[in-house]
Amino acid sequence: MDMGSDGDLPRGVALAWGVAANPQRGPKRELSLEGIVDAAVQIADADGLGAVSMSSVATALGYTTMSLYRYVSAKDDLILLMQEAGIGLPPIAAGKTERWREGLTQWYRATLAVYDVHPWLLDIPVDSEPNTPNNLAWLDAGLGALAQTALPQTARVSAMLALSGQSRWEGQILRNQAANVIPSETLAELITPEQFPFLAPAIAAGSFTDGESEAFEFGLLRILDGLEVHMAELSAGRPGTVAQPDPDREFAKDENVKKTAARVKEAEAKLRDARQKQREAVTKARERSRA
Amino acid sequence: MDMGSDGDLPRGVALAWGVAANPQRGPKRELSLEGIVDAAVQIADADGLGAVSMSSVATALGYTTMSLYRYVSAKDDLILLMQEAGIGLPPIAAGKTERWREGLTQWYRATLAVYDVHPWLLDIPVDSEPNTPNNLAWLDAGLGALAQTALPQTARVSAMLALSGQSRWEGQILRNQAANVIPSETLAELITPEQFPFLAPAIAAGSFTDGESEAFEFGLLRILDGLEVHMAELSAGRPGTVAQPDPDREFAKDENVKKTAARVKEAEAKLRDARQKQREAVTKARERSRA
DNA sequence: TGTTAACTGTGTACGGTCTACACATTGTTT
DNA sequence: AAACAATGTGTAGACCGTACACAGTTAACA
Repeated sequence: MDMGSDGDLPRGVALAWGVAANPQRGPKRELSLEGIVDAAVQIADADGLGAVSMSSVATALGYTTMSLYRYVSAKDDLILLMQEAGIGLPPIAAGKTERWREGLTQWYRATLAVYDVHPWLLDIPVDSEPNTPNNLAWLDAGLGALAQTALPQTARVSAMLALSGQSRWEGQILRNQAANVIPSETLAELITPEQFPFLAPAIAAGSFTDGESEAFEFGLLRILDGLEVHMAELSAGRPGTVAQPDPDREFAKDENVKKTAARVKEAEAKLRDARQKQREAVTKARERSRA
Repeated sequence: MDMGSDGDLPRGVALAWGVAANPQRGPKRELSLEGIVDAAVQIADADGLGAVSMSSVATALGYTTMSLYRYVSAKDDLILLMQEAGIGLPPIAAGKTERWREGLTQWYRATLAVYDVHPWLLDIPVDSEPNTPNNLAWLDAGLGALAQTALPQTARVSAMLALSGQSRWEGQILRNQAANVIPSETLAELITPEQFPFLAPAIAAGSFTDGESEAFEFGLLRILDGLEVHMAELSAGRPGTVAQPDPDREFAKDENVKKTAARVKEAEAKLRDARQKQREAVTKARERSRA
């Protein structure tokens, strides 16, 4: 099989689109990409993404490790295809709707449902905007819910981006609810009101540990509210955002970020050097006292 | 060194709090936790988290791989400490402020700056709420910006949770801007208006590829707007959210998610079995025709 | 003041990861 | 029939994290 990047597409992506040169010459293939991905997904469902190795997948299929490389050029390809298979297609419901809040909420719920079925999806790092059919279908579905709103195209995409991030975040945190075993009393001892003036009262009020799920519900509602007022302002022909941040102060995005990044970097370097010197001093003192 | 979990804290977390039984008996220690973490951070800064191995860190320090295990009980501990060191303390600015929007915006910018300095932070999976001093300090700083608002404690924590997720998301996506090399023409060919009725026009409008950074700015502003209207409603003594979603429909969170999850799971199993059977049929047909 | 016991850094070894490459075999094309 | 491409396999190499035994160093206890 060609396996070289098809046109301009990275190999894995090309496979996901089903755009891949199929060979004619050699022996009939005994395996199939579909079957391999299915097997890998089942392993991940059962024992997590960490249990998915070229060897474990091959063994599950009754073939040798290296045989997989005739179908997939690297493990990363397999992971990409697993992601695409795992995310699947969004529930058909989508379509245009006048009730965009309901549409987006259900879109959001649906993503959570998928993360519930395939938690390992959250272990796959996102390394670009969606490029593959199913992922784009989810985006499309979300945009559908916004199709009848006053938002311009760009804003719709941005809104879906924000929502995607939020649902992924919720999925990640909720998944590890159980793993978070530090007893709140212990934590309360460490979190003194002097060191954490604003956090300590929050913990005292019990607002930290309980109600994870409701916390995310709050976030979702805020985003939806934010979209709603924004739409209202747009419809009213007004500029755009409630309480536009003051442009005079050092507030503009990129400069601010770059500037503080530089400051952080410098401060860290200074600290690190100081620590380094102290360590060296200690070592020398020890050596001297030994001689 | 004891290295056993100190009290109820996982070892790594105990180390981060500086709560760790220090040994008295044996030879003086030549290395230090600080030094090890510093070295690891520098490697990650230079070549990414993937370049951080027990061996690479030890070599950088001029010691053997196994020596590190006298300071850290597993690589995961080291990663946790790297995270804590990398995130550092939030800029002092924080504190109470009447201008919560500005406070949160700067908090958000500051996190992005940190991700800019230590992109590898985004490669470390989040597997619990923050437990370590620096991470809690960031939370505390964020809560400080909300201290003079009408939000109850729980809502403040929830708001910070949402904001944290969003900044992490932005950091992750922006970092890989460069890696996303699929030419938009190629993508445009694949994304047909029939298959992607809502996405296709968005791409045609150029709303997909350009302006990543502004897209996230939009998201941030929506969250802030959402918080603002929520505060306003609270101050006005009204219930809570603009256009509360209809509770009659199948809309409540957990049931809905669980239900669709079950549906997804079933549908997938069915599909998978069908594919499996077809594959077997093909194989058998081949064998028969061969005999 | 020995003696004991704890702790140090080191070296070896094991099981695991991904994948490059040579190999005989199978099937199509010429 | 010959040429050639594609298949699945086996070997081997370069890494990874870490369990464990070892000799040497230091403090605490008899």
